Amino acid sequence: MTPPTLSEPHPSLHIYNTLSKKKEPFQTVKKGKVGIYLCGPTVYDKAHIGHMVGPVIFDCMKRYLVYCGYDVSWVVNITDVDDKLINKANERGITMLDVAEENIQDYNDNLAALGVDTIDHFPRATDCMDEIIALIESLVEQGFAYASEGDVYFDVTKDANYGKLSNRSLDAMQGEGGGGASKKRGAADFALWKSAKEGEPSWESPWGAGRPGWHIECSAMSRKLLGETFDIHGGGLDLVFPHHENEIAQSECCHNAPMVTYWAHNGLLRRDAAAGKIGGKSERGEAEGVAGDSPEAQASGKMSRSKGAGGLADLIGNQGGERIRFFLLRTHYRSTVMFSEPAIEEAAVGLETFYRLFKRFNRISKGEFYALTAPTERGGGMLTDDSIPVLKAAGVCRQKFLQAMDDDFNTGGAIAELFELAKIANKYCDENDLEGAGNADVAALATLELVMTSIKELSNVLGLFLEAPKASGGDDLLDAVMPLVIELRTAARSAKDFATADAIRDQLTPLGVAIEDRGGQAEWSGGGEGTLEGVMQLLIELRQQARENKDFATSDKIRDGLAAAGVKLEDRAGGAEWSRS
RNA sequence: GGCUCCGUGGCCAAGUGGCUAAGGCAUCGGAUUGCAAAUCCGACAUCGGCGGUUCGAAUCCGCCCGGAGCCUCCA
Repeated sequence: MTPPTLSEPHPSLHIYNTLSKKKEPFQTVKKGKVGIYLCGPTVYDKAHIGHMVGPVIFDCMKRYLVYCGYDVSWVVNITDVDDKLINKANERGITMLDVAEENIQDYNDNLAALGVDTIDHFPRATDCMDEIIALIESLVEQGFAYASEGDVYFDVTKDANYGKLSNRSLDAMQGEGGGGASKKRGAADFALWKSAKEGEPSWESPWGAGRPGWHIECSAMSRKLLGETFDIHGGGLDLVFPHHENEIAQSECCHNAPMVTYWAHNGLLRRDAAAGKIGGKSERGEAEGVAGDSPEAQASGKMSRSKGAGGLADLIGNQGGERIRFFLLRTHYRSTVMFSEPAIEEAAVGLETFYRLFKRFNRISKGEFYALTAPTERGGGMLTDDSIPVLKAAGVCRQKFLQAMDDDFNTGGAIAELFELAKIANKYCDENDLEGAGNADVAALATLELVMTSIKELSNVLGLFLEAPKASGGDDLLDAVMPLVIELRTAARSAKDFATADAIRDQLTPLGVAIEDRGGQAEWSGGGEGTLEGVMQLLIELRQQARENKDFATSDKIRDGLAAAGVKLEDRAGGAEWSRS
């Protein structure tokens, strides 16, 4: 086998390679270019959160590599022909293509919600049949594969390196088993082409009508889009064997060249084991046979459809894509992540620190954090002015952030530096009284902006804080009404009517709305289902109270303010009713 | 049985041979606030156990205990 000559290593970036089990300096096949292939979904059903680990971390990898100056091409394949798709189509009485379309749509929606938008190519197996058949033909011609009763199998004994990725010896293989066993020369041989059964979708080939085996599509599509040897091949840790082992075998035997320089595998998600434990293999077999979908069987274990993992769309609806992304990036991508919704919520508390800082910056600068123009290149964001202590400190954080990312994309360590930067920025605001008298200090404002720009630069590399989250989860009427509530409270405070001011705040708390007093004004955050109704009742109550006190100025202010927000009030015998006007 | 991996404070989680073991959540003090919230300051771990290598180990080696993944479809 003749490996290509690789580029000079990157001065600092290292990537862990499953093949060598070591972190290696990063070198590319073509100077300045990176080809990445990630094994994507088999689209027989809706995605669950486990399907997003790979896309999110590889999205970060691509962003970071681009930031480091590489021209990156990222491919995620779609497996749209497979037993599971065929079964699903038969169950539902629709075509395999329909099943695929539906789930591809779902997959794309999920990616978009999580901010994964850097994928360059989405090849589908059914669109690459010519390439797949050509690759199989070549393997047959070269003697690595053989046809047998309409099937084609790869002969693993012809590949001296078979097992090198997963570190297995041939005699340790149990083989795929199943119906094809009798057609194979050896138990460990795997199918490249399967002859069509009655009623199955099929394609014409030199071996008759049939469809490709699972592994061959990745070899064919990666060659088509990235070449015979490319840089990074990713996927879940569970794909190492047999999928990637077989891909290497096919591609390297066919091309007599390495398939990939770096094999990068992400860890798997596990359901939180709070309700009990499910043990090793023997127990697992029983659990599936006897316990089935019992609560205990669902309580822990790896994420999979059979354990009831689904509902990613719902999860995104509940939590929001950025919180999920942040949750996933807190842990190193090769680790196992214990997943539960409370765990996401806990992580999200930290996210609020940043959102509050951004609002603070907006108040101070009269600008908008999300509109800051941050450097998009690693060399462009240096904070070189060591004479200003904040900038020096921020520069150190930035350096540590890059060090973490250089060390096999250590996003968890990188996020720690983001928190440090937030602390530095807040402290600078405090010490210079930037929300008070210091607001006139033009130089201080400029310095703050530099620190914030650094935060934007680095967080964007992680795909975080790309755009502003909605204040109230998207309830426009709540957004329109809340300023009136704030105004009433501010008026009460300046009149030293703390009873009213506190009553307003205390009643908002159970509605999920938090009030933070800042200088002359106040900020509010939170809100969700039921919040609007509660806020409206609060306003009606306040107005009633004002009328009882003959404080008609306030009661009129409430009615007029609501009218301006698009709400009509009607006084009835038992109280007031509100409606959208 | 074979092959991998993991075990760091109450919880989550970086760090894998050498300054005082990152960061987040929670908790407890303090500053600040009309009171809060937020923010800032401070407190809070010797790294599953035992043994070994080393001037020096959470970090390397051995054994033990506990947990996970793959070997069958799986991101």
